[in-house]
Amino acid sequence: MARVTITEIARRSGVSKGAVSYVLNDRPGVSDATRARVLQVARELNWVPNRAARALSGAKTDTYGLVLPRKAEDIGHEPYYMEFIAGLESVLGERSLALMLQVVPDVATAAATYRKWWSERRVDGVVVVDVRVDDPRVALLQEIGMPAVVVGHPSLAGGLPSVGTDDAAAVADVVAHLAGLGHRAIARVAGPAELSHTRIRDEALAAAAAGHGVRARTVHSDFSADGGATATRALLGGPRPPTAIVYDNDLMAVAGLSAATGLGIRVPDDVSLVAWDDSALCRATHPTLTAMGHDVAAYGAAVARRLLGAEVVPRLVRAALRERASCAASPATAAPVSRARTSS
Amino acid sequence: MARVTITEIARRSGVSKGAVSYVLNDRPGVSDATRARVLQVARELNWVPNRAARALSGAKTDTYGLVLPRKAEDIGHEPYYMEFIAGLESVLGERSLALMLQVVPDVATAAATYRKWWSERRVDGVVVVDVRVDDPRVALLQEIGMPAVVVGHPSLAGGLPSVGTDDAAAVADVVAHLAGLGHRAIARVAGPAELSHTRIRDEALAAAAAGHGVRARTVHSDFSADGGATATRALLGGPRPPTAIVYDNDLMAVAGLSAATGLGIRVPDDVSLVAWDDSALCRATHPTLTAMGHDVAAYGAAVARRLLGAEVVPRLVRAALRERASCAASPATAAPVSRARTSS
DNA sequence: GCGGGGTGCTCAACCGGTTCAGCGGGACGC
DNA sequence: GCGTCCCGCTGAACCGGTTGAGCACCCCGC
Repeated sequence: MARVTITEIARRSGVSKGAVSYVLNDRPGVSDATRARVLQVARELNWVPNRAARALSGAKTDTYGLVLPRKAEDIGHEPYYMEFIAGLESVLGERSLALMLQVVPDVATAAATYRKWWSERRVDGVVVVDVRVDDPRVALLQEIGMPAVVVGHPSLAGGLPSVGTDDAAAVADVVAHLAGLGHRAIARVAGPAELSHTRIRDEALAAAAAGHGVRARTVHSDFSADGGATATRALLGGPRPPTAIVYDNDLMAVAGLSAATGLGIRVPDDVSLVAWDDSALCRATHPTLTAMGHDVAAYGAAVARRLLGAEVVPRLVRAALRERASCAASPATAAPVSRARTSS
Repeated sequence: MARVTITEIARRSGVSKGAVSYVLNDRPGVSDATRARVLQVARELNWVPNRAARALSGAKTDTYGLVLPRKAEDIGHEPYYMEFIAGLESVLGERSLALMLQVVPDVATAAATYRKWWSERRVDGVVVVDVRVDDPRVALLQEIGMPAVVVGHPSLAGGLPSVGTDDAAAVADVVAHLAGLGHRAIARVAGPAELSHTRIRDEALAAAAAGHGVRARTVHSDFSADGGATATRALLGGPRPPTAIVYDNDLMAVAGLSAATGLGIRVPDDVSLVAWDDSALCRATHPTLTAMGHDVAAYGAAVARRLLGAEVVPRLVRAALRERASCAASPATAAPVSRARTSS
């Protein structure tokens, strides 16, 4: 099991280290005969490059990084990340590129991690997720010249390459769908306000609602099941309850469904629900949840390709509404007078 | 932003490279005065070690690996992994150790990845999950002498360090609980039969059922929502349906609940349900799911500590049943009058 | 005054690659 | 026949650390 080095290959094939290096990196300057001989020897010896040595000489590390700026315990409950990572991996894995993962508590620590990774030459580039308003990471990455792909709208990327979802269009689609079903009072249980894409959706919701002459309200929450349930109970139990609720992720939507059912409010008869980031969860509930489907794994794959330098088209992925059983005509239009509730 | 090397530190503090290296690695052979001076200079210059150079000299890479032998698309739907990874990270992250992640289609590819990582000196050790019966990875790791921690029962680890859950005891607990509620026909929707821990649970179920004089049946599935729903429908629609169903993960349990409700079968009145790997999902459904709680994040943390050489106690984590609303007395026994849910 | 033993440091080799200047030699032009 | 050019390859430096051999110096004992 002794390690085989290019020096050994050079010795056995009777050429110099340099020549072997050229061959193994597919560079010109070596005759076909020599090239074949060296490759043959390398294969026989089962040679694999020593990454450390390569990296030391300034070459690539063939590793990309992902730093998740969230509390470790929150990460575990969010199906989104795992799907996203699986998508990244589907592209990186087949090229034998590794993914370096680190979970940190906040964006400042994330920035520090980028700085460290870059000065240590541990990764060739990073993926930036959960972009905040005025995110310090974007500025840092530009300053130190570290290759990166920002996951989000180009306007947030500050010139860095980006791949995003067209959240504004998706929100508009949802509002149009609900308005078409007769809903006139829509609520949205959103993610944290400091996330840029939450802001984008906030504004898009207000604009779309105005366009359809619909009343819309946004409540910011935290993507957690508890947060979703609490917000849902507050909305449905409060004054002028909405007839439709849109959630910013599916975990909150599932919890919201459960909360509504617990209050004796029927879905979709009394209130329509729309989830986001359609994961398996949405098909597991009863009734199944209509969701803004966003193929997260494919999205992750696109981000990975962009990271590797490919021109990904389109830059802005358009999500599509997947209709299931949690949406129906507004009870207001269906039954003008009474909203049948078993309890309230 | 020029890179700071130990050569530069040596020049500025008037000593040799070697002395600087000794200081920065906390080794003896340097006077306190010199040590302080070198450290001062290193701090001023904001020095960070070049991992590649360190690794090349045979030192640690400060990176650990996790290879997931599952299809990328399946990974995304399994909350378990994300929680587990978050747990690993909580320990690795605070020590500035990185986690290298790779998703591969099968255990053979996983083994090949280990071999590659080890010969490239890319990681200091790996975590082995989803152990199969006669898993080729265990043999390989021992052969090449790569540090590893096996996640599972010690009997599967073939001498490698391991951290596991006491699945047999947990299954026994669940059966005892259900038998106490009067259930006499229990079914289990299990994970794939080729997984070692599935086998362990299979046997424990048979043994515990025999001990309580209860009829038990195991149906193997695939951890997916669809698989859980299909198995549930088959069980409840078949001959002699069970009055209680135990699931090997929570995704299948959630889907099973939905399937039962869809068939007009009430939970827990007609059938009791028990989930496994209690994630947020179990609290989001209606009724909430009783689950075999297993603090996956803490478990991941324990695995990480073991990987770093700590003696983790206990080696076998005992899961506890978290009672919620999806279990009740068996309709068969409860029929008379009383639904005594707090039977001993 | 000299041998012996620490202490504190230097020096140079080494890890396994990459890269570049340069060199021998054959082909070619004139 | 000679100069020129390019091809194919060599040799050595280099990346940024780690490590062991060895050396100067001082203290100590006799």
